[in-house]
Amino acid sequence: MVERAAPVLNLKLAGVADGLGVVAPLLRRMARFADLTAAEIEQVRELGPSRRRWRAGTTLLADGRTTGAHFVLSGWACSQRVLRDGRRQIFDVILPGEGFGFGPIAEAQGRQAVVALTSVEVVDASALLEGVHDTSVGGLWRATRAMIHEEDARRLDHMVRLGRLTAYEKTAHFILEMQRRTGGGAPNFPLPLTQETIGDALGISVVHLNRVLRQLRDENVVDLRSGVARVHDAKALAAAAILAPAGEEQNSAR
Amino acid sequence: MVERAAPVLNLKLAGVADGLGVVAPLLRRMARFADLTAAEIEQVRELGPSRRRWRAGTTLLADGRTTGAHFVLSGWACSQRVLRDGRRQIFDVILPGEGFGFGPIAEAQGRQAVVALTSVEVVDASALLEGVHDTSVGGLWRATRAMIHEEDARRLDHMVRLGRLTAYEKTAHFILEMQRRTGGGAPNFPLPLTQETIGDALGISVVHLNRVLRQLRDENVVDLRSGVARVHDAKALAAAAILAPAGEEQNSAR
DNA sequence: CGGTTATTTGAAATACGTCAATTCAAGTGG
DNA sequence: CCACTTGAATTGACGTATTTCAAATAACCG
Repeated sequence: MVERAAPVLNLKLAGVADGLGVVAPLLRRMARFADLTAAEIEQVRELGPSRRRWRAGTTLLADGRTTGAHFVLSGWACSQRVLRDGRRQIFDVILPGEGFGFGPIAEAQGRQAVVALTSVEVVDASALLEGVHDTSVGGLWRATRAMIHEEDARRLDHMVRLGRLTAYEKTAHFILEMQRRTGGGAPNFPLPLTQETIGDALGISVVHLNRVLRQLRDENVVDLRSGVARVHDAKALAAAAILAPAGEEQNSAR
Repeated sequence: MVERAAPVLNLKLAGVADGLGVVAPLLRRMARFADLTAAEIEQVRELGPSRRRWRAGTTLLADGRTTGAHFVLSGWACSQRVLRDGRRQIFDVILPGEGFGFGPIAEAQGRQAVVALTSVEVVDASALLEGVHDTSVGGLWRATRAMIHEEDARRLDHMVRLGRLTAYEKTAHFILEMQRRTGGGAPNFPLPLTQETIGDALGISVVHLNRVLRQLRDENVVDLRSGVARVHDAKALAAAAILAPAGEEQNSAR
């Protein structure tokens, strides 16, 4: 599996080397949901130096212990459960700038684990978010809330995907979702996930996923190779996905 | 489908006819999570008279509108999404005494609808829960929180079920979950759901579900008939379910 | 480079879905 | 109480999506 390089940072802001620019993915994502005051930005920046690095495969948040709110600064992780016989279900992928361990799911512990998929850098944000509970005026709070809601909407999509889409549709929808979440919706974007990982997220076998990917490639819709996705036919991809991924416009049912 | 009679109420408390005993399923469920003060019980009772009845098939909570917190006093409902081509995914079933429209999912609106599966009686509890936000001492608040968490844990189970269990395992797990949620874990319990409904919850076709049910019946594990489930071999059922349903012993939480 | 982990492919087995009838249960109006 | 209607449960036959097994490349990692 490819160890993705950290995303290129937009470092007009970073002057000092350590603990400043590293927080950029997080700030960028928060800014999509709410305007932060200068003071809040500073608060977030101060998290940077306390970040901690974990290697791929590490369990960041395990069974019983509630570790509190965290943000991923670089690298990819996922929340998952593994059955006794080895079957695995991935609940959600966690991208740079996204968080885990807060919100609703946090306390439903013992039923999910958070695992690093690549090498990751993580900061503990529980102290940061402690103060802003329900004051509800702060941009930090609004941004966090929005992120939780989006995660939640994604989970609903995920259930529909798991239960009612075909493998082909699942795959298309997943790629579309990742395109949105990796930033812009650019035709090319990083997707440093193993086919086995994607399969475990979508509830299909690696072998079959591989065949679906080959089909999508043959049809010149999208090409997944060495950690990068290249969308050649966005329209066909969206059509195959059936659902519009959470976090954008959308039409919905009943 | 059989229109289930309202569950037999334990009416040592109800003296007056209207709006008192009707709230019993709700109180009973809350009591499982937290002790309520007399005043709180009274508050809940006062909801009774304002209950509203809806016929099977009605949409209780639709698209964009956030209707606020509600509790089901009698009858069964479900949260779901319907795709344009008619495919349906049920996210969760809602039993008497359970609620909807609060918690995390509430605001992820436009992505799910709540629909009555049988005739249901519903009360709006947003006013009731308005006051107790984060005061965090009240039993009402603790009970509500616990119900939200259990719902959340269930959703994780549901994802595993949809993605990684076989139809046989899905069915066994679902019945086991319903046995727990309908109250005690008694071998016989009401399950007023159409096979089509169960199929749409589990992500399998009606026809196939029917065959699985017949197999379970032939194996003398569990018998679903006319709205009632009879568990004959609890051990075999649990074994087939693979997962232990949320909300009980387990290794678990915090 | 040599060992390990991911991706790919073929062939065969199955689980599950679709189609189409039939039976069964419950409710309605006469 | 009996046609009659309607929706749900069942069943058979058949097609297909997806899994499993096994083996060959290909890509990566130190």
